[in-house]
Amino acid sequence: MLSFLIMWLLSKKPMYGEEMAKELGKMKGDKPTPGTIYPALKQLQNNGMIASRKEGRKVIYSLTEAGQKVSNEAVEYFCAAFGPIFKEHMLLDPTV
Amino acid sequence: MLSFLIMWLLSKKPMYGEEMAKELGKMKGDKPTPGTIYPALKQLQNNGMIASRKEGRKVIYSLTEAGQKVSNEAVEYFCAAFGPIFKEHMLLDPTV
DNA sequence: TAAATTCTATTGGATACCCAATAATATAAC
DNA sequence: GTTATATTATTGGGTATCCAATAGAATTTA
Repeated sequence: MLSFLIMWLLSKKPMYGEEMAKELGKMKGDKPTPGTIYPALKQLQNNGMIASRKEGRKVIYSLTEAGQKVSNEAVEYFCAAFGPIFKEHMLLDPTV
Repeated sequence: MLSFLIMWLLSKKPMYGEEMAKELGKMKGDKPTPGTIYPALKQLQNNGMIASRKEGRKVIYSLTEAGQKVSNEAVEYFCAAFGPIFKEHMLLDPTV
């Protein structure tokens, strides 16, 4: 799940670790700690889903081409599986 | 996650275990096994989220009032957290 | 330049999650 | 009534997930 969210964030724009953590904090209401985010980034990089470049003290991560593909597929699956929940909620409360 | 989905299903109508498993299989593309579904149902019942009544060889589960409340809150949270993913996807592909 | 801040990173372990294997029970079919 | 089928259920364990604690490195601030 965390990896999925990271890849989704990176599909919008390259980001550094802290930036992603803050963004996830805003989304989920709970900011992941370094012990959560960095192992996830490492694993994604080992799997060839993301790449990184240093810029000052920041490490900027971005999706690889393979990562972009996998991310798109994951979003597809996610929306197919859980779309009904979201749609129903929108019908009941269109302000969302 | 599984508990969340079970409660969401039950918020629509009471169901028996196999029925939920099949429904989840349709949603997620992977039908949970008895070793998955029944411990989850047991825990939800222990927590007072669902109740059960026997009907022939089936055991029909339904949300308690507390469960209904928790389920609504969980849907609220879920949509707040992941809504952006759905929305974006719907914009890109309105056929979903 | 020394101190404070920000960002990155690792490790170990606790917990949650889910399945394979197995079995019991109730209904249906023959 | 015996066999087949559908449903419920338990157990143990493997794996994934995530965090607390800790620390290193780069930048900024005083």
